[in-house]
Amino acid sequence: MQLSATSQYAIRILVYMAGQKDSQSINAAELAETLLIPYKFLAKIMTSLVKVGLVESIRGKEGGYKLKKKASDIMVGDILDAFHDSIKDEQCILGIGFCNGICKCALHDQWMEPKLLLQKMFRESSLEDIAGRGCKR
Amino acid sequence: MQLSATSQYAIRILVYMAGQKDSQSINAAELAETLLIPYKFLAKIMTSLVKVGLVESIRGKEGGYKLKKKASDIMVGDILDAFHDSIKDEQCILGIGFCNGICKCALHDQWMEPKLLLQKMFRESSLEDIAGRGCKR
DNA sequence: TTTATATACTACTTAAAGGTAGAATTAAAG
DNA sequence: CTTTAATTCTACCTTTAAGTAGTATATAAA
Repeated sequence: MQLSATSQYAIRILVYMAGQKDSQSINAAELAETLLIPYKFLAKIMTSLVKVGLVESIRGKEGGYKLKKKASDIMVGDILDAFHDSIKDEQCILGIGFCNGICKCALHDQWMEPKLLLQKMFRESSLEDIAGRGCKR
Repeated sequence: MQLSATSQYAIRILVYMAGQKDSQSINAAELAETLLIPYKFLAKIMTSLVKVGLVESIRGKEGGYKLKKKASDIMVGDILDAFHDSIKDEQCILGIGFCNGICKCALHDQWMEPKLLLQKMFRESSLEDIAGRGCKR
């Protein structure tokens, strides 16, 4: 009952990037060090983020990464989607009531409420919203 | 963002058992067949459920499994606990704001609401509540 | 044009979850 | 007391997520 490690890393990375001065690129080594994420693993995640269009990469000397959109335009939901870690709409929380694509289990109605709240939260929270606060861990 | 396969299987198993006539034991083979769960894997799960005290096993010929408590006294939360699949209270959904055991991230308040709803739902839903409905999958 | 420094790619390793096999154990019933 | 049908135990196999290593490729700057 949690997000995947990859998603969580990705969120932390992007939140950190959003907190940096605009127009300035950050390289993988710096990200890995400040966020305490294994360098090579981070590099892999960065490549995914580039492929999915959330991040732009500048190769070669003095290279690094930049957000491709404004921090206010990147939603947490976009990140989860990139790593196939969202809450699918058909999904039954208990895994018991998935009949013909429509959940009918006894907890269906109770599950709807938190599900919608979570989906809304993921969909409507931008990096900017999150980056505001301190607590980098 | 889902329960583990094991938890989901366990819930389906117990819900099915709760729907059976009381005082009558059901054996692993029957459970596996009707619930479409691999026999050996189911047997493993049953052993866990016995160890954790939710189910009683009757060994030898004519043996099988019985619920150890009334269906109305077994909560979904108990099952998730048994497989370490609950929503821990300290847990931050985004994995970014876990400072000194207390989440302070910008989504903290928004996460609280669905989290509490889920915890409440797991804590207060008994097998009986769930077993009522049809839809065995 | 060379060099240093970056990302990108391919492949491998490790750890954990999910799943399988077979033999040991138990107990009812003949 | 033997047979038989069931659970339980131990160990293994498979798949996927997580993490690592090495090399190729790109590019700014000297």
